[in-house]
Amino acid sequence: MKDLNKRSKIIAAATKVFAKKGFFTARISDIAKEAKVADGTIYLYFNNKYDILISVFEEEIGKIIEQIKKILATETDPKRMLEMYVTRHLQTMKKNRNLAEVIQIELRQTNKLIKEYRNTKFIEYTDMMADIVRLGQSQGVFRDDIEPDIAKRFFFGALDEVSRIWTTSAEGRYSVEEIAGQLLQIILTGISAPNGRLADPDGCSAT
Amino acid sequence: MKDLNKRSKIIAAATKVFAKKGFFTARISDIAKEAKVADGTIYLYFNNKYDILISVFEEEIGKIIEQIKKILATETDPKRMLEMYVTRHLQTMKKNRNLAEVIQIELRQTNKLIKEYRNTKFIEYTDMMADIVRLGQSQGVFRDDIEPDIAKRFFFGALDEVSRIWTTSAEGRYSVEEIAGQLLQIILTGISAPNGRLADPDGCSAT
DNA sequence: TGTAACTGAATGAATGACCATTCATCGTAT
DNA sequence: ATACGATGAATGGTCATTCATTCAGTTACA
Repeated sequence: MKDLNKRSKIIAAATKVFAKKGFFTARISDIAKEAKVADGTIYLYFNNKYDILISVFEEEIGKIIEQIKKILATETDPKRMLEMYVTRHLQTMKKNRNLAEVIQIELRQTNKLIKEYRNTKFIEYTDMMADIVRLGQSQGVFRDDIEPDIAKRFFFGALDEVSRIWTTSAEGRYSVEEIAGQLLQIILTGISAPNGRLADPDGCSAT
Repeated sequence: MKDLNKRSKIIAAATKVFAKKGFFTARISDIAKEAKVADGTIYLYFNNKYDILISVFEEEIGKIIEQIKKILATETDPKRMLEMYVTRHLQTMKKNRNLAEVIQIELRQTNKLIKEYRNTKFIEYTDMMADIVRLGQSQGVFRDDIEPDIAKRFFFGALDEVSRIWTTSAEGRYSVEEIAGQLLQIILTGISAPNGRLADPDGCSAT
């Protein structure tokens, strides 16, 4: 019985190994050992090493996206949506450090490695942020003079680099709430419309 | 005559090749060909492949740091300093795309590759931003409730990801001024002290 | 000045290590 | 007995690195 469970086990192992050693220095035999499986078994579930990496993206990041989408669907206030996005992202990265490492480091290389592969899942993820900004602008809550496509990069970059606090050992002391608070402080103050007619009543939704 | 110039030629070639193919898929023979030099010649100037990568960081990034340091030294107003840092960073990244690629992608892997190597030059670079924030806080220009060590990551991450606009083809249309303007808009509004000249527009003093 | 010996940079073919991938074989469930 | 997942040793290809050799310039001496 070709075990679907075994596939997940290999993906989990690969995530761990890629996180620790990086895609190129990771050996198939490392992944096999971590998954408690023979080297050859991996090729019953994946075509090659790249295929494993792509599967990590597709399946693991896919899960995160679905979760955030579900959460955002319960909310209509753009400021709140931003809060949720930021908080959830940080929570996930802190909790799942291995995945965080793989996203942060290997994701950026992927385009270079595998020309045919456009990481649509990932683009979808960052585009959600641009959409939130647009929504806020249409409601007059966010400044009009901000380009959503620049803002999404700005925010994602900030989130991504900040969450490296937890992967690069030293300053692990900060809590998700603390960091989310700081980011939202800056972001929300920075992009709120000067006299937003529909602005958050107390004008201060951070934290 | 052992040509110092040849060393630079190899570094320049390596920067280009690493940017295009990434450290691991780049072959020494690629670099040699790009530098118009024999494979073996490279080993007269560098110990090994890693050594080339580190040299790219040390020497090329080193130059950038020196330049920004020099520029910042002419200024005492923290807001202006932030403006200068941001603008200069973006200018450099747009101008020198290959180096930008190497920094953005390979830099993050370096720790994993070469355990002994701590990229002090780079830490120095991001710490400059933390120092600017601290300076601003001591002058009462920036909010006190912002952690400089979180802010530096926030800003660097944002800058880094935003400048990928120029390396990942698609949206190369944006100008440095345009993007710097957007970032500074958000950053300065976001971190200014409630009653500074660029005070929080809706008078919100959170926390 | 001509030439013979010397120096060390440059070359690139050859070496050897490493590792992704394959496949003949094994074990187990039905 | 048959089918099929699992195994892991063997294979083959890909480079990083080495090093015997070439080559250009410099010195020494007549």
